[in-house]
Amino acid sequence: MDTPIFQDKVICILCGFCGFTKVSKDIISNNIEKLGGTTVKKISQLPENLTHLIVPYFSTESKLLKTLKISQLPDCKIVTQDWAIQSIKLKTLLPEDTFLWKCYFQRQQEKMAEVDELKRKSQIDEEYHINKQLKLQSNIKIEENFEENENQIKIEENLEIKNEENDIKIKLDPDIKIEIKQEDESSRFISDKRRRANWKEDELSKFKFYTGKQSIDNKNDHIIQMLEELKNNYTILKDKGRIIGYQKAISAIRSFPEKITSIEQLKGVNQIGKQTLQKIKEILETGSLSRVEAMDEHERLGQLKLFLNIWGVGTEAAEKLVRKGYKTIEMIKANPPDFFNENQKIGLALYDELLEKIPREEVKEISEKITKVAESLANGRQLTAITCGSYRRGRPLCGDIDILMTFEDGGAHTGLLSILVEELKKIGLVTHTLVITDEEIKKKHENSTFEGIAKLENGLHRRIDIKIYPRKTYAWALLYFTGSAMFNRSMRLFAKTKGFRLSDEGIFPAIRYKTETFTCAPIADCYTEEEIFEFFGMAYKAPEERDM
DNA sequence: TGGCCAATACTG
DNA sequence: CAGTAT
DNA sequence: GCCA
Repeated sequence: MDTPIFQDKVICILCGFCGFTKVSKDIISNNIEKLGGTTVKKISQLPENLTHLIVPYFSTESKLLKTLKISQLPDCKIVTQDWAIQSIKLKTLLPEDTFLWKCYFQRQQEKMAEVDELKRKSQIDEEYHINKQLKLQSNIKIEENFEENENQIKIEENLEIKNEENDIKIKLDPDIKIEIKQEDESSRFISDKRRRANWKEDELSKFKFYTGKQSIDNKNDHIIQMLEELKNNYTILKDKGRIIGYQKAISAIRSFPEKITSIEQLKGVNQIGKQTLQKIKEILETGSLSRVEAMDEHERLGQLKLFLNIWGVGTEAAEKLVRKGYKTIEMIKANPPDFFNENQKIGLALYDELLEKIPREEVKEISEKITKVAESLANGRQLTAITCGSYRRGRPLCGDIDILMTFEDGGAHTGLLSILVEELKKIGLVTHTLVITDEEIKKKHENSTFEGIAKLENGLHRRIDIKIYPRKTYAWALLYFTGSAMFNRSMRLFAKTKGFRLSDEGIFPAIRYKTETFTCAPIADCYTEEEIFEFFGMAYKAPEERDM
């Protein structure tokens, strides 16, 4: 057994918000227990002898109180996850004072206030440089495990990276400091410059699959359709691996430039292995796939497929329906099961309409109407609204309408979404609400989401999402909601191989500890998609090029 | 043989 | 909390 | 199902 450095410590870890995940929490928990500590399982009942509360870096006090469902923070050390991570790493119980959440929080607040102030003063073209500056600063911060000193942000100075020795003061005991530095420099924390240089090298090899050059006159449509079918079947069977496998094979074939007449042509193509090759051979020779046919004979599968198309019905509910003996949508409509919730009832009622693809023109019309209403509610502030999803990627037909909004002034948007939805309902454009986030609780610096149904006077019911993000994370959200799913996956996977985690709110360094991963504070302030691509060291890809 | 994107929010 | 969705 |  390792040194029980956490002996007599009773520690509660809060997770699930502000970028600190349950996975990370579990890892830390396990390690603490391994090192002799006790962790609190139920946050609803904090024990009397609680010694430490571990909270995410960016927690606000109200968020903590809400999570704990208490009115006052407990009387114990409140620290960020770094305290535990570093202690575990160094097998030494580190002093709490350098990791106190309150200090971190205060520094953060001060910095934010300063940035806000600067932004207000600066012109738009200057803003770009400020962001650059902050980007460099945040990278240094990460390299030093957030041990930044109280130095002011020196915006007026040049863009040179700050001298680490002068500006960064490690507050830990000297021995420990050396250890941290050694470990970090040798493995995880390379400078942003070097990191980006590295990224550039294999940029193309990673992304050549998603160049978006799909043939317009789908020469190999029959093969693709067959494989799609197979993929759908595995979706129902919840075989995540095969779903991805087939999806990649489909992408590969879609971007294959020639008409496939012999499998010889496909030999050596990435993502098309032996088995897929065999299947394509069968399609070429017989025009069909015995695997698909065999699967189709299980009427169960067909029914599941049918039911899964009801909005709000997933694999579990679909299974249940089959077990109850439903065969068709009509049967369900005639006699709905008692376990259906409100959303599933809406999904059922609008089953056929929601399956219809939406012509581009209609997406545009609905988006414009909504944007106009939103602008009228913006009190003169500059509102940006972009319709994302397949529409932005240039598809002639779209599955749903995905509108992303932000205030250019960087201010809060609290309450706008619910008012907007109210208004849209009043004019009859929005007919149903499926989900809407509770903005009262979330306060500012967060994002709000509406999921619902919209309809033009003479049109069909359409699935629509409206999201409002703070300006700070807008570009990341834009990238994410523009997709495609495959493009996002490849980009995130790419980030992952570089020791990062990419999400709709930014890019975060992910520190590895043994085989597991911890997520740190975000780096890189990107205000446009171009900046994100630049950060990745990639050539900018237009939305149309991300379509697959 | 294991991993294949991640995080969050809502419903009931 | 499980299930579903984005 | 594919890949490392």
